[in-house]
Amino acid sequence: MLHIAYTKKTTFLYMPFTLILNNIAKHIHLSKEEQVVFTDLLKPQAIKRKQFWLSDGDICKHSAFVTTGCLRGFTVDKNGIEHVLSFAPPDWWMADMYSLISQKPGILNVEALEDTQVLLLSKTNQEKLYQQIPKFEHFFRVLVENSLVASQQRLIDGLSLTAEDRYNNFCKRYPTLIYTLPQKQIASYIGVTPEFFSRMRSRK
Amino acid sequence: MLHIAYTKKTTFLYMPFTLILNNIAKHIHLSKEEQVVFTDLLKPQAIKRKQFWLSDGDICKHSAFVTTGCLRGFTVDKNGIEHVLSFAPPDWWMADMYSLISQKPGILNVEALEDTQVLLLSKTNQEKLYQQIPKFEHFFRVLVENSLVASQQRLIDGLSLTAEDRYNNFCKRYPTLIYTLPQKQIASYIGVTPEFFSRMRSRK
DNA sequence: CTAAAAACTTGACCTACATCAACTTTGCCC
DNA sequence: GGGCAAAGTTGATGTAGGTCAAGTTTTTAG
Repeated sequence: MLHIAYTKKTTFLYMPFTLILNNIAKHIHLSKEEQVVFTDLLKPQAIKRKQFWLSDGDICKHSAFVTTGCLRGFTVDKNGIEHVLSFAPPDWWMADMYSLISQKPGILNVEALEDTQVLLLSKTNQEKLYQQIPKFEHFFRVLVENSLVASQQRLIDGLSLTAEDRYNNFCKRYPTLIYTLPQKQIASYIGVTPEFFSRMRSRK
Repeated sequence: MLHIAYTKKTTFLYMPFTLILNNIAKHIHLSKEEQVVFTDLLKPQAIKRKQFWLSDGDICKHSAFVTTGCLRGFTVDKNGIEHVLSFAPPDWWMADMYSLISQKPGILNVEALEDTQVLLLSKTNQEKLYQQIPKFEHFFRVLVENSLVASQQRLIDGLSLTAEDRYNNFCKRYPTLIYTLPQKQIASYIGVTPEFFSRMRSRK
């Protein structure tokens, strides 16, 4: 009995962790012991649809890895208009990087678009991980490098493409999200109003 | 004789390296031996005003750390219009991250705005560094994290601020660059035409 | 199953910024 | 130091995309 309970909680085959372990295995190799050390630092959390995981002004204490559902990160400007910075479907990470790094109040809101399950890695545990398994320093460097490339590409797209081209890019890059996301969220992500987005789609 | 030559090349006080060693010291501590290992992996290069360090389509093989002068990184869109992604005054790093990571042809052009001195760290040497002094993995992770935060903030600004507010932000963030940079480069960075930028400044 | 809320559409009008063109000023190089 | 290219200015006009408002459709939660 006891043994089964232990197994369930820590073996690397225990369902909630297979996604994140595969995600990591793309970049670094972990022994089974290291996998256990790692997964023991994670805390599962459920976030109901429309519930906020993080609000403007909060200090971000965790990174969240999405296993099911979908999160969106957005800011609100001085006119009350929302601007979507990122979506996090399963297999993606989400955090307010500015706040997580500086431990100062952030500007990001993170809301669940549907009932969502995440694995939380606290900043403290992340630092422990860097100490105990230095390979994770490499892993997160690569992760952040890829985010930077994507962010810069989006900057370039914003400066050099029309809304229509940006939409086409979005469709290519996130083919699955097009069907699950409300149009107004995609509109916000590519930087146009829902009205203009609607007109844009009806041309073609 | 021989001893003097050796000293000049490797001691950490040798002028060209003090800037980069201080830059690094902000995040990690290096012993004198480690400093020598590191600086021996760097290759100084001079880039004349208007000369290109990197062109659209090149594979980016190095990171460049600017010690004097200034670089600008930009892309060219299908209408031939240039869009400035970043400036690198002294104490800043420059690279085409996408190309550097993937070793595929990049999209960035990097040109010297004035006669510029850089220290080059090749991708190969950077990987050696990660092997030999794992602290560097930490250093570059932090560096990239900060770039990501800046890039995301610029994305948000582009979506939520007027050109005028973006200009004001630019002035606050890069007070020194305003006086050295041609207006059209700043215009391009904040995402407007030189004509509109000129009008914007004459109001006020 | 139903009522209410949220998402989407469509029309009329508006504005921040772009484009093109002609001119003036600046600054670099021989 | 003078000629010339690049940078900056200014005016007239064009347009991608925004705003506001009213209506229709879809989704959601009980």
